[in-house]
Amino acid sequence: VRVKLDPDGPEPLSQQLAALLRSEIETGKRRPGSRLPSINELAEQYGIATGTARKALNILKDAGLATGSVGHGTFVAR
Amino acid sequence: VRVKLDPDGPEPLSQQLAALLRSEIETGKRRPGSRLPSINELAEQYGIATGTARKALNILKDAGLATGSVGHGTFVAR
DNA sequence: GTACATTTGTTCGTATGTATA
DNA sequence: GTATACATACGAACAAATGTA
Repeated sequence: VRVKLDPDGPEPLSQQLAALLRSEIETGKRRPGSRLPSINELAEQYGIATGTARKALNILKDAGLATGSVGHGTFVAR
Repeated sequence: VRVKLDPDGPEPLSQQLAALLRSEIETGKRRPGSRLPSINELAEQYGIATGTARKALNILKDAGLATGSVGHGTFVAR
């Protein structure tokens, strides 16, 4: 697994992941309406706790970039 | 928001909050078996860190006045 | 129609590191 | 030096909604 998050970096892991996903959204790599990886998927892919992955998604939601749906997933805002 | 905790007071914030909740329990304002505010709610309401709110609840638990349950909440002892 | 797995949301429990008084 | 407080991270249990078999 490529290292994309730095546990020893100055920024919290949750913010790092949120910034990473944000850039993927803003560069069009992730389209409006598309589903983001689930919390468990993010946690596994990046080797972080589910709580940390959830926090990253919350940052995107708070920024209006994503919306969550129980039982469905988290989606890039349209 | 009314100021109920004094950061500059002689007593630690955790003890102040515990004493406040304790008085609410002992005066019957909070009934046995009822749910106390979550740690996050307490932290937000009183402008304190979650760790501090947790410590306050721990004081109540240690005193036998409350019991915690993961995924449910913290409840006034019956 | 019913059971099962997946997923988000909420909650408590624990640990670690930093800063401050 | 010790205790308090804050922030972050990890772990687990529970609930509710969704989709699928």
